[in-house]
Amino acid sequence: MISESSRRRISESTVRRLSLYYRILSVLEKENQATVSSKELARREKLTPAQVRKDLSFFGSFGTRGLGYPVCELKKRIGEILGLNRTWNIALIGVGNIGSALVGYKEFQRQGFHIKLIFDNDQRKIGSNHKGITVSDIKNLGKELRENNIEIVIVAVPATVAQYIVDDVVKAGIKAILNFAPINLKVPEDVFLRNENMSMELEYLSFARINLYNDLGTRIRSIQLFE
Amino acid sequence: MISESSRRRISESTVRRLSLYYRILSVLEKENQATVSSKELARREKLTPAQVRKDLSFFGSFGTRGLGYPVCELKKRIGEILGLNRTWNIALIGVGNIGSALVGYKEFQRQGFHIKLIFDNDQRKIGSNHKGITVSDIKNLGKELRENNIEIVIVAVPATVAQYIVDDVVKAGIKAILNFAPINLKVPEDVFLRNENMSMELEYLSFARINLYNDLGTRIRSIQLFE
DNA sequence: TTGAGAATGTGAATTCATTCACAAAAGACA
DNA sequence: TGTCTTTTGTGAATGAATTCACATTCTCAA
Ligand SMILES: NC(=O)c1ccc[n+]([C@@H]2O[C@H](COP(=O)([O-])OP(=O)(O)OC[C@H]3O[C@@H](n4cnc5c(N)ncnc54)[C@H](O)[C@@H]3O)[C@@H](O)[C@H]2O)c1
Ligand SMILES: NC(=O)c1ccc[n+]([C@@H]2O[C@H](COP(=O)([O-])OP(=O)(O)OC[C@H]3O[C@@H](n4cnc5c(N)ncnc54)[C@H](O)[C@@H]3O)[C@@H](O)[C@H]2O)c1
Repeated sequence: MISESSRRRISESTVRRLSLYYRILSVLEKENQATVSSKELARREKLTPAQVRKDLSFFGSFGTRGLGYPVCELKKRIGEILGLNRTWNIALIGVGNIGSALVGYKEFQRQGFHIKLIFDNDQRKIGSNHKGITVSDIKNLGKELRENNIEIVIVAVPATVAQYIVDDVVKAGIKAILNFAPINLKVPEDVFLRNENMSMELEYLSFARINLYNDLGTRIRSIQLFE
Repeated sequence: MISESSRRRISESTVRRLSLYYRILSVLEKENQATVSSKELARREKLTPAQVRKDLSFFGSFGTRGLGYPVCELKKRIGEILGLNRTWNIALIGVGNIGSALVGYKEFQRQGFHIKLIFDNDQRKIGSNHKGITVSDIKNLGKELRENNIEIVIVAVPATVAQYIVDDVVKAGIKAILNFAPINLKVPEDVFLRNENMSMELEYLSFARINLYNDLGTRIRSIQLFE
């Protein structure tokens, strides 16, 4: 049992790096490499070895001094931490441009993220088949989410209706939502919401491109501006 | 001319928040709100007012004490900083599931991100038309990127070939790349690379879902684990 | 015109994340 | 078995980001 006093906060960046480590360990496992050092992991993700060791140390001691980390075991352990050694039932809401792309993405399936339900409000789409899944009417959202033990919902509807949809999703008891609509959704404290915002990434590139080169086309070391 | 001594580093998080402010200011502009306080901006994005003021203060003093920030002017100013008051010529490589979704996305166009070229290596796709753009043969990549003044490239090809594609993109002189392949691409120091990794977001939700609830289904305040 | 209230802009304080640096542990090999 | 090398695990040190706190400046209403 986890007691209040024995807790340690894990930062978002640490969790994101765990995903990176997991991906590399999968590659190394395929290459039949038995062990890997923090130095090697760091090199592959452009991090410092200390960072790698610190990240892993939050969860225990998995390595052997003088040798490194056992690839398979560490992968398994990180998989457990991230919840990847099980399957998650996922529902997709909105099967338009982006929604259709996600349904066809095999990598999710391989990682244990199973899209089990698809919802839309377009009569032409309801009842049609996408990769073996029949599109449900959004009207039955709550009922079907509960009946199918859905734990994660992906929202891919227009921004204008995203908040209403999310309100219903929350009402159905869902605690984890991945949102593609470029809007700041309001959810209760106990619901995890992640936003996938592609425009923001393009804006970052745009900013970098403008601000990080001087007049000679030479790169400035870091993002810096006038005093 | 920017001198070494008069520089100040802008953090990645600050730039990302500028995108958020920009989006809200666009909404407020439509609602004809003349001014907005840091408190109001903070409330809308779940930040602190101090954070908002500090972010903006890196770029100058745009506000009026006792009143707040002028909505239109601040939006314009942030637009300038992010490079949104101009157009960017973009090329998309790989018009599969995700690539097709991006081509049809009007929001990019509206923000000044114009997809001008599409590349693929599939003979059935080359020459076909997507939203008015004829798909080019990947063989002509370098030549066409240069001839069309492309500044940003979006990579939406399978992970297995992404590195080769990116190598060619870099050779063509492109300095900004948005990558959808779930792989750690190597690019020279002077090239900006952003990764859009949806699996990682799902993994984060998975982690949160597992680690942030105790046995009673009650949320733990923050991500915390055993000592 | 004035005074109360509002909100900015910014150093200082604090909190959080990363890196350093080294003792301790294990392997390799004579 | 002993010594040399490698590499972990982790407190301490550093560095970065956020928040605090308040002097300053402006608005607005009377
Ligand atoms: N297409 C992209 O490349 C892209 C990129 C970034 C973000 N987005 C965002 O993702 C979301 C979806 O984009 P898209 O391009 O797929 O749009 P789309 O219009 O192609 O698809 C939206 C889908 O949602 C359905 N829908 C609409 N209202 C609904 C409701 N009330 N209940 C259930 N379903 C409903 C529509 O029938 C449609 O199938 C948007 O918010 C968009 O801003 C899209
Ligand atoms: N589909 C999704 O929802 C999704 C989600 C996250 C990440 N991704 C990633 O995005 C990338 C694209 O995914 P997708 O589902 O669209 O795949 P896809 O197979 O549907 O599309 C890939 C496209 O790239 C083209 N291509 C292949 N080799 C090429 C080459 N050498 N030069 C030019 N074009 C080439 C193919 O012809 C195809 O049109 C992949 O790396 C995938 O992992 C996809």
